Amino acid sequence: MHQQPATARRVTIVDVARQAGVSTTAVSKVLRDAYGTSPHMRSRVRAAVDELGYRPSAAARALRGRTWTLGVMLPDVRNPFFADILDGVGEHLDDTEYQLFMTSGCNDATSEARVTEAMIDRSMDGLILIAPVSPPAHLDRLARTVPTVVIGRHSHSPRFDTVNDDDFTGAGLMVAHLAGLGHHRIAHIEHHETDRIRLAEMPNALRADGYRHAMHQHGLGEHIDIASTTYTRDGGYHGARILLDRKNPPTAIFAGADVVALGVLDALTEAGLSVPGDVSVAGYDNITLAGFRAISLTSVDQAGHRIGSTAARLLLERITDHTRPAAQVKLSPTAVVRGTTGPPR
Amino acid sequence: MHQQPATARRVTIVDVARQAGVSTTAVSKVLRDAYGTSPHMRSRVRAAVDELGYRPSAAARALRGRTWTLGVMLPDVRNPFFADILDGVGEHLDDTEYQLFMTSGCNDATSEARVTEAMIDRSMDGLILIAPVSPPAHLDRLARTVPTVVIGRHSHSPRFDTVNDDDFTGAGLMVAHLAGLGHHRIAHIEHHETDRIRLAEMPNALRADGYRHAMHQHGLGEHIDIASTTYTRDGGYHGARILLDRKNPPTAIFAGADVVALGVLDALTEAGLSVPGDVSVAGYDNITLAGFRAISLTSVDQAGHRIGSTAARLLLERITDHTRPAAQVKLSPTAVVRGTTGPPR
DNA sequence: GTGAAAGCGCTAACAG
DNA sequence: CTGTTAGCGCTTTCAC
Repeated sequence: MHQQPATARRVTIVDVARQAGVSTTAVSKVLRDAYGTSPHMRSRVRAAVDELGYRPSAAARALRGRTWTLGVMLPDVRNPFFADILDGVGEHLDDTEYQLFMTSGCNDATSEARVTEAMIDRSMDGLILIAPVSPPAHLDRLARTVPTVVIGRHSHSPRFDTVNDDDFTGAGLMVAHLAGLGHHRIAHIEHHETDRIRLAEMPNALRADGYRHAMHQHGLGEHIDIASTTYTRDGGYHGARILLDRKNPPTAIFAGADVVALGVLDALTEAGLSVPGDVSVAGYDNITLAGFRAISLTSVDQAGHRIGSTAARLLLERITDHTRPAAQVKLSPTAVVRGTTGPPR
Repeated sequence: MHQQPATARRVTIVDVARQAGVSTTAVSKVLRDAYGTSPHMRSRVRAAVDELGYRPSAAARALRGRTWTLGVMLPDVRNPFFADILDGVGEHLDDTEYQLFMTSGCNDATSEARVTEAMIDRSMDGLILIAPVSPPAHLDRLARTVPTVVIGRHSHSPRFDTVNDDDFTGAGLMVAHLAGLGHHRIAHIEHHETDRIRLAEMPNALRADGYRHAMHQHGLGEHIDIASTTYTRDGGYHGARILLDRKNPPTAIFAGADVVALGVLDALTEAGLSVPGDVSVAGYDNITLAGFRAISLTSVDQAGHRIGSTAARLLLERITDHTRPAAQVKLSPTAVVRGTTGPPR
């Protein structure tokens, strides 16, 4: 903190000790519910703390023990799915002393490294990484330094826990829904991925795999049609343009993410096509927006809230016990059918 | 950070000093570009830092100087307008050593206090508060402790800077647009506010005032019609229901925020009314979503990006010079006309 | 059950 | 220009 012109100096543990007539050691112990404090001492210290409005300095604590600070790395505040995850994390942490801080805007390995370093520099007690793109080796090194939980990445490191939704199954659910409506030409828009390792770990790749697999299962293998763009609104727009330009355009477009589906809707609106009359559209993530009546997007729900609370639970466990073997939690998605999908013409 | 089983102990300033063959003071000085370092020493230290991969501990620094950490308090990650602000803040900070951390989910004075305390406990060098609801006295006390910039609140404290968009004028712009299209029965949905002080400081109140004022100016005083709900999607939905149930329902609804307008669109869709054929709809904030073709919402643009970068600039200035008089920056909004507004039937 | 004392990694006086 | 020294506020042995 910045020193003010000799205004109120911050209350320290020494002040509390003096006020309570005990040692600083005693205060420290009471504050941390440590062993070796008498009820009498506890009450005296508590009273002094309240009276003086004492708050422990996290910075000073950091030099010896923990900071009671957790960091969440968010790729993008704009993706509403991440907000659901945050809700879940926050809810689990509400009853604890931990305080959560997040960063956003990490979209490449370099800025991810910068941010995680910054979190370590600040002695955070644990990290939750949402959909990181860094190479597995980097994540591993990181997790060796600080307890870490990774969300949205199908890794199997012994050093950190992972929480994921089963993207392969989720994509299958949506293909089943569309096929059940009678669609054959069901196209998919995927997030273009070149990195070999990430191809196996990133949800986008698994969704595309799930799509392919399900298409085959429904006897629609010949109709597999994938536009490879990005998981953004623009990516959806361009993906739709590509698909609509086919000789035989699809009757249903399954976008790998809701934001992509929104871009698809933009393109269809522009092309004067009706939804779901001319083309059915489905997304993935079930962002809050998908439920808006004006949009009413059929989507796959990932239970972001549960993902978040699970991650928080695992992180606290790992902070308490470093040696616990790493867990890989996989949650089950569900299809949410709304107004943008219907039978083909 | 949590100590690992005797794995790599973190590199400290002592290690660097030994490696470079100089004192820790020297290292510290070089790192902070302080006065009194020879080129030769600088290069030796820099080399040692790189070789050892040394990173200063923010926790240790905090006990003496600054932490190079700034905090942003965000009421709600889901409001996309805040993302624009964050972009602006982040951009201004990119060239600096400062690292930004944010919290979200502060929707009442109690949780705001909890979060700001947490930031102070962690020795953050400066705070940016976005649309705080705490009483002015609390903000004042806070700003006495740590350099603070408040966004989205028309206060005039000598202790902290404020950055705002001119909400009064913005509301007037939208009324002018709708009146210019030929609308008379232009209704407004406001965020219900009871607190007397906040009535004068909060943007929502100023927007409602601006609406009233502009209606009078356009000779539409008799048509002033306000539904008082909340700045949420639900608030918009219910506000629209209220307005549509009037004997003489409005031909245009000006919502105090884009999220509210989205709820209005929901209600209109449900009621089978066309937009803008039956009813024109306008929002406020120009969130990214408003630009989506599938929505195409007419709105007031607040230049969130500029708000953010201005706030960051002011905060850094204030950290450097505590005595600089507080600034109140007011930016000018613009109307963005899209597809949800048109002439009345 | 309780407290004295050492020290976490860094910065700021102050000598040299 | 450079290094020695004394803390910052807390936790943690380790005596008592």
